[in-house]
Amino acid sequence: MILDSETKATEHSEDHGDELRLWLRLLTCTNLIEGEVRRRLRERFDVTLPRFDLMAQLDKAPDGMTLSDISKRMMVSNGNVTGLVERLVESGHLDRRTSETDRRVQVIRLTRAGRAEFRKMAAEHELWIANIFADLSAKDVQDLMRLLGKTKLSARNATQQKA
Amino acid sequence: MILDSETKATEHSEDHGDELRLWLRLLTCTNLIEGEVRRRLRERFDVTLPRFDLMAQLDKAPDGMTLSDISKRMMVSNGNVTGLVERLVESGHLDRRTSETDRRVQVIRLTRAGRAEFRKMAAEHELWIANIFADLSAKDVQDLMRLLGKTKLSARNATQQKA
DNA sequence: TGTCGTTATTTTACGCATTAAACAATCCGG
DNA sequence: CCGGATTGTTTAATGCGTAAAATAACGACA
Repeated sequence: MILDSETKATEHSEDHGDELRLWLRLLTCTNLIEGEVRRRLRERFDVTLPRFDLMAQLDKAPDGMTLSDISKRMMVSNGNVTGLVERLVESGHLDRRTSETDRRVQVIRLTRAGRAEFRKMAAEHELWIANIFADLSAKDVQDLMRLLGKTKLSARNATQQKA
Repeated sequence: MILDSETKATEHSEDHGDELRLWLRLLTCTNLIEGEVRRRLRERFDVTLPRFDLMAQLDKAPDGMTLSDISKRMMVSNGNVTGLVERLVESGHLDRRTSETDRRVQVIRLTRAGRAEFRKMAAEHELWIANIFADLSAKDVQDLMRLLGKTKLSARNATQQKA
């Protein structure tokens, strides 16, 4: 990214306010919805969002997952998952056992009760989300999906600095 | 919200997958960008996002703000702000004094050094954001603003249960 | 076989976030 | 002016998140 002084001068005077405002609005939207989802999960099921997310991952993996699998999928650190799983084992939602073929590995599964509880939560959760987006037309939803897809690509592009 | 059994049956069989996918994409986008901003703030300026946000509020208030003002603006709890301010006073970015007219009230201001530091960070931050959204056309940005505005209203509508 | 590098997990030290309770100062009505 | 409600802030207990160091088990190779 080398610019001569003239180009640089132009760049310096460019206005990026629109992008900044877009980012703030995106953040506001997400925080508004996420806050509401957290509140309802807590109120209705006495569960936190991270626990719900963890159970969602495990619900898709009938044979269980290792702690590493989980932390990759959830895009959080290993140490974080250790604690989350600990508390969910404690509450009877998860089952944890050492792999029979590799004693380093812990295999985590939903218990029967944990799975039933999750399915109940997930069903309501889907309705909450539909309700939150209720004022958007089908076309709005479609357009947003497309534009956010484009945004994701743009962000990834700007993020992953190629060597 | 009272439905007869026929309507209810219909509602039950409705598909809300599109809204759910939209929500997940919105979340992914925001987390991607927010993570990158956090990473760069830390890397370039050794500062966290909450501290940056707090300084941004104070930069707009030359006469300072009370702790309550700050927590309302940032939409976080009072106790949270107490700790944040504590650390930023410690690092010399903020100045904190008891109001002369009401001894309950703490007035928080940016120090001269804190303001200079913030302005430097904010200028770079704006460029990062512009860069992250670089692959979107002006029209894309405009459309996203509009659709997210609509989303915000819809969410608020679904959130604030009117008595 | 023993040791060296890798992989899986836990631990440690910290920061940010919440709610609820405690504390302190002000305000206001009798 | 005094006592109770209100307002502003802090504290306590807890959970989620990180990075970095420690621990443990595996695998491979001389």
